[in-house]
Amino acid sequence: MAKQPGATTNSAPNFSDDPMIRVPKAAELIAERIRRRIVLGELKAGDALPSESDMMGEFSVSRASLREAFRVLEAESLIEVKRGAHGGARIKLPKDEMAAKSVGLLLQMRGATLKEVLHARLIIEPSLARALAEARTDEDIAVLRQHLEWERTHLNDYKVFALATAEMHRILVQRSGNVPLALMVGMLDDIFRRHVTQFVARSRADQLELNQASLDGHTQLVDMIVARNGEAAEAVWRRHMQRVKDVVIEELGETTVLDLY
Amino acid sequence: MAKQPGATTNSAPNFSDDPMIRVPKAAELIAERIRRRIVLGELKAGDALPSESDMMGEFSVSRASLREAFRVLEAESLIEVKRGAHGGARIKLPKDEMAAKSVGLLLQMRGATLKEVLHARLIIEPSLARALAEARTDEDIAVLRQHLEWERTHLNDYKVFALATAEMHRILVQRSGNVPLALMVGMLDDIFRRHVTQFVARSRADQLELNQASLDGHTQLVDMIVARNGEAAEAVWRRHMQRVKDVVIEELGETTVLDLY
DNA sequence: ATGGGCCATTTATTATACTATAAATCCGTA
DNA sequence: TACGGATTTATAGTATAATAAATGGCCCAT
Repeated sequence: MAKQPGATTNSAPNFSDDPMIRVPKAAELIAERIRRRIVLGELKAGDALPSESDMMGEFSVSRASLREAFRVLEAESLIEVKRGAHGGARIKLPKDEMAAKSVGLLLQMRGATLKEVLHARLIIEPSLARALAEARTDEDIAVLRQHLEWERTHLNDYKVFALATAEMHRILVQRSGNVPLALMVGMLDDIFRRHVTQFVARSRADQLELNQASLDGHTQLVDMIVARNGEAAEAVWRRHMQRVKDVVIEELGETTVLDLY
Repeated sequence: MAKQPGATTNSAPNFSDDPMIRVPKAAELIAERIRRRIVLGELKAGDALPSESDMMGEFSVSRASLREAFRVLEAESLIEVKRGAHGGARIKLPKDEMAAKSVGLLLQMRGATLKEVLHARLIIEPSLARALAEARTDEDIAVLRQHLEWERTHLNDYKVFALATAEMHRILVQRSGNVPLALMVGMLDDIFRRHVTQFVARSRADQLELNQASLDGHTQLVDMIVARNGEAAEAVWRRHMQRVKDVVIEELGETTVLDLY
């Protein structure tokens, strides 16, 4: 039987991979048990974990092992630990930025480009615009209109308007109702933002013009959503995002994703 | 000035967030420095880090702090630590599964449903089919054809065919050339697979029929890619994935994503 | 050659001590 | 009584040392 085609993910050399049995370390086991209690809802955000000495007894491990477990959960953004009286470990609800960090790391190591990140959003978001247009509620409309108003009143303030633009995308993605996709776009946005803010945040000479174009695009989208015209909403939004992408690429080139560190 | 609309990501209570200054812990600083050296390429996959005692000297920290840093990097899947002679920490190139784990955790906590995960792929993949069709090389064709052949010869072996099906999606996504999107789909696939394998992996009565339908879909896609017909490739693939989604949903219902743990 | 046993290396885990931090409390003064 | 500052105290942060366990290499006897 021939080897199945395309079996290698990439051309990386085959370092002794995972097949071997792994002896779980104490810290991992502890982290796993605590994590389980969190995702199962036994521990809710804001809850305090027992003190280190208590947990040492509960898990029958040394303080060192317990603290190693804490570092792991902290890295996963599942807990945060403060010191001082009434300090200790508290459950925290992890935010998108966390996942975005892992993904960004992976993308950077794979040499993904900024262009690709923008293109990914360009692929995803128009579909969400369509979905929202086809399933919108009156509340969606209200929120979108209110947001447009906000953008209109800050057309000149390029910093506020930049925020508003990002917020528009967020509203769209969030209200389209698909949690995984919303997370994906959120991560891509986070990566994009972390990348560009490392570079100049200056305003362009034609900033007002650009802002006006953005506002137009947003307005057209809302119109199509109001009209429940999914097809048109998708088209409008794709055109809009293509323009945005072109501007950004023109500005920053097609360098590799480099933001973290 | 009115509060900007839709500012809250979700209705979570506002626990004392990040605004406070954070005293970085020794372990975090160490992890950061090592991570930096990895992403900057100073340390390549397979390289061995110095022994713990050496690094204690290099960073001027205690063994405990150093080991906490190791646990963090281990959790990020950037290193792996073996003990014994010639053991120690070695750089490892992180795999998709890592990011998938964080994302899956987040999705589970947000109550995302299996249906949504499938729908996300349904949104993304057809666009990739189109992109590949429009930019395919002869090598792409060769790989795809070879894969189809493989599927054809294993139509009856439902376990192998299931693998082949997943592989088909992977080839498509990988060859479409967008690293971030490939990663996204890869993660969704990983989450999907981890979820379903917790349930029955039994074969259905009409398995052969289903397999044949899948193979037909795949064949049609490859035909359209060969013809460089992006429009049709996208349509074919959307229809195919919609069918797959329907079958899975019918089988498993619309329960929440629950896979980890 | 092959297998067994010893040894050096290196992480895993534990134990203990000391330090740093921050909340809570107490107390004196206005 | 109200305020502000010193003190107490619970808690995590770091350091050090000692022991356990795993791993790989080496030598030797068969």
